[in-house]
Amino acid sequence: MNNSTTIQDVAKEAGVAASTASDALNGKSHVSEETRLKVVQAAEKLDYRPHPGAKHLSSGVAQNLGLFVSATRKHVFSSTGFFNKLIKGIHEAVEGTDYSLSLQMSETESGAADKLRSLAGSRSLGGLIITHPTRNSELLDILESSDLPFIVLGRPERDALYVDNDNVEVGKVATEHLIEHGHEKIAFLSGPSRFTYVEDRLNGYRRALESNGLNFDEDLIWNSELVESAAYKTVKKKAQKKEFGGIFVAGDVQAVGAIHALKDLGKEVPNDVGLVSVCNSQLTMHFHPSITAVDLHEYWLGNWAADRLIQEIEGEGKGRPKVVVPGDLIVRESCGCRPEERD
Amino acid sequence: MNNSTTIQDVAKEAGVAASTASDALNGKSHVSEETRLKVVQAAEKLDYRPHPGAKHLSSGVAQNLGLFVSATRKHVFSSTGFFNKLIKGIHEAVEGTDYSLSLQMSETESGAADKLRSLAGSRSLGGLIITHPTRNSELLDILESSDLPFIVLGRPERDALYVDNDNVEVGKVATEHLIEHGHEKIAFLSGPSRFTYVEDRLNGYRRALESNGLNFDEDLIWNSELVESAAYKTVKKKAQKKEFGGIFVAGDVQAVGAIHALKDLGKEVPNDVGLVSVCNSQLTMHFHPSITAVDLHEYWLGNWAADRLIQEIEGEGKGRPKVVVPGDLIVRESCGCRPEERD
DNA sequence: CTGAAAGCGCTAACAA
DNA sequence: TTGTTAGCGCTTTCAG
Repeated sequence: MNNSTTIQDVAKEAGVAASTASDALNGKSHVSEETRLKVVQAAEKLDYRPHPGAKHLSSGVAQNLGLFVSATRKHVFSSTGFFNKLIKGIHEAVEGTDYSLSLQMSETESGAADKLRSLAGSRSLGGLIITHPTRNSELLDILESSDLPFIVLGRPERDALYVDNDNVEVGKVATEHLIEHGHEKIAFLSGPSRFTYVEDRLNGYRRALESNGLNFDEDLIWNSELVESAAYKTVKKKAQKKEFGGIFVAGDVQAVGAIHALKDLGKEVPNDVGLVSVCNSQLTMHFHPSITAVDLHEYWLGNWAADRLIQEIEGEGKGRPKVVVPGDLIVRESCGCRPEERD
Repeated sequence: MNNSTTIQDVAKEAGVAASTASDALNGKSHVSEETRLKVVQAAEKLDYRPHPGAKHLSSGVAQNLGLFVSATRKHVFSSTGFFNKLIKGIHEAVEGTDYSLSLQMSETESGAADKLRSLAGSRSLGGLIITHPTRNSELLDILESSDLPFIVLGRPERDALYVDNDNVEVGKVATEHLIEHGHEKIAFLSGPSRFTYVEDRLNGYRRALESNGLNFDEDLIWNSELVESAAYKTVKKKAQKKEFGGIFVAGDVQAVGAIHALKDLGKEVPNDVGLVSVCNSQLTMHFHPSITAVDLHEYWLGNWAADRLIQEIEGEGKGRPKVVVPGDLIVRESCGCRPEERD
């Protein structure tokens, strides 16, 4: 059980030198096909698995990817499902490679920078996936001035490797669905402008209105922090001043606050107001009414990010393409499409 | 930024040999206090951080803990919050140590054993926290026959290091609360018997009834898988055959199914039936009605488990105490205590 | 109590 | 294309 076959054993079995065995197993191009085959077979026969520590020490790269959760994104992870799906996606990309996935979090905003600095200097990570640190560029500054390969989850404002949804599309899809329901006055409850996706979704919202010949009304654009209570307060305040038939809410937790606020204002969702939100989470599924939302495909976000990061680490950087994950609409009750279902 | 001070540098700075510096930093007892101090100061001055790979290679133990999520516990993690709180607790225990935390999952039941075997032989883990693998002892067999230190989250049926709630207490607290509401006929919607906590909570339920002079009625003990749809079906079927005023539900996701089933049977929670569940999750918070539940203190489960595991790895095993995390009742609407609140 | 030397398993640089 | 040699940075003998 205690696998301790070394590359020496493999080399001996294959009748080659250790370094050759190493090169063969690591896909170096100068090894003959014949030799590679011998080595690979020997390795399989002996159930060889490279010692991660030794590999790390001699090659200088740790067989370990980090997922960094910055404090500013904390709410997302306390929310329902996003985190799990993301991790699942990352995990399945990592599975089968020699890498493992480790979690790195920081509770406080100021702690995030320190943590990142520490991580960059700790040599314990081969690469890092970082949940997008909003417009605060300090975190990315730190990463860029280190030699730790990284990929951003979410669109950063600078030139860096990242994976994100097409959030313009997200905004467009959500808004168009509301338009299809016949709503002409559609509010947008958005998040703090430090998130780049807020801007994108607003653009999508705007574009949907325009291409349907509807007016864009500044007074229907509301912002709140991404927690239920903030959304509740904002909607309670704004909604009584304006007429509207639909509302596009930027996040699932906010949607809950919005629905409660509307209810307290005497407006029922979906009968009086149609609502579409973002993130196909447990919360949107189980809330009453269940919430129609644009799926963020967190699994793929994570999966692609990890894949791309490993390419980067292994020097297969394909000209830094910005991969984009599209969003789909999950239709439930809150938009007014259909009654509650039960299994 | 690229921290590459080695222990040699530290030794030089402190005016001692590398091996002495190593011993000093690792708390070996034979180093004089004076020397240790010099070394520690030198290390701090130079911002020394041991190279994880080197440490791993030479000492044989990886600076990396694994959290293993077995397929049979998957539902728990797709549920709301348990996972996050657990990880947070583990993470904070690991923070400040030289260990990192990596996630290990398996999607399929059969895959779990393979994965674990592979993990045990991979030398990539210094220790493992495993979410309790129910009565299926195969997984623990694998671990025990390996030399990988591990701790179980949840009570296993064998003698092994573990951390768990006192689930008898959990059952007792929940049931007693229902009794305080004046209910005399209390159903228990439980989970599959392969989970040891099911048995424990049943015992707690029973004990609460007994100590209050209430009858135990076998027909009020129901079981379903830990998913919403299964709970729905079970309650729908069982609840129409029996009279009862309260129900204790073993899991938050089941509670949702139960409430829907009761509703479809014309019974409103909490007006017609008082309900108490387990796990202080987002779901219990946000569901309507919000669900009174026994807190499982997942944070502490994780935190203690990691702490204890590290002790084990470092050979400070304190006679294998079974640590137990107590549960508290979080009172919300479903039990009938109080009306909905809003911030 | 401290130091010198060897070696963990791997890969990198060089020779052949 | 392959093999030889020398470390990577740490801990671990084993002398002193």
